[in-house]
Amino acid sequence: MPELPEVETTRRGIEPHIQNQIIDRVILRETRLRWPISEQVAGLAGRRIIAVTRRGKYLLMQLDQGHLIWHLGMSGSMRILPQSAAAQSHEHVEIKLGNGLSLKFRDPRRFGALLYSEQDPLQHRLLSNLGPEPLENSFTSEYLYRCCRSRKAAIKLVIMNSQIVVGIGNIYASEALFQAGIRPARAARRISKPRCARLVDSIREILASAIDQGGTTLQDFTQADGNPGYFTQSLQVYGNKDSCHHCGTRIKHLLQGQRSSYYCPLCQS
DNA sequence: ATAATAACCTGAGGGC
DNA sequence: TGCCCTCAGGTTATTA
Repeated sequence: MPELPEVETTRRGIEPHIQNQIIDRVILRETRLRWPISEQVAGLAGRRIIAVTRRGKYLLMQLDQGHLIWHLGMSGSMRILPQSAAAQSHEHVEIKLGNGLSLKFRDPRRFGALLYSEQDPLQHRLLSNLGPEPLENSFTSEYLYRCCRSRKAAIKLVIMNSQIVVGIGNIYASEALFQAGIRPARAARRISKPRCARLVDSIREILASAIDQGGTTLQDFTQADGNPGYFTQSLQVYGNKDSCHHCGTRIKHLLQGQRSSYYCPLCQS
């Protein structure tokens, strides 16, 4: 579920409630996530949360000693609730804070992850090979063009590859390609420099706009306050089984790498 | 190195 | 109602 905008929305939602708070207690109700949660995590009572940052789709919590590395997987979400609130189903982790609130992690499909690291999390094996942040200046059209030139893979697969650029998942890949007028199955090496530039702009605009609207809610995702994300109503092609909002042509659907892609055969080439 | 595929899970929704 | 099938915001590991 969560792509960069949903993770960033989550980060912004939880940060004001957990920054500088002491961890009173960690409750692990289910440790079988993507990787088993280390028993070290249960022993973090007494630590202080210094900062909450994001790298790609990873949420990073800097403690006064050590770091927590979170991933929301396909169905993960976080909420801030009073400690009196009853646990929901699939609420695998609860972190009770000194201010009387709890950070709760819910993840029905358990593709998410919670890792503890004593070292700089950016050096962790899962994060050390990630590509640039799409909303930062290091993600340029020259860079993307260079990545594309050698690849015959479909452009949608290329922009969803986190080693090339982080944060773009199945929804926003379709949306950005629609806005850029590029078909998702087009071979990356067949895309001109100007069209790469347009794609970079589209990716930036779509992601920034989605963050502004609190992300996209289809099923599981909620903001940290429980509200849905409102970018859902801005989606142009993803999940569109009818006609193009721009020209009225019937939206086409195809499978790429076992994922659904949507595009307008007239607006996109 | 790049590309294609299977695998990890639960739940919702459609067809019969 | 219930069963069976397909599909769902991701990523890694394994094969060609």
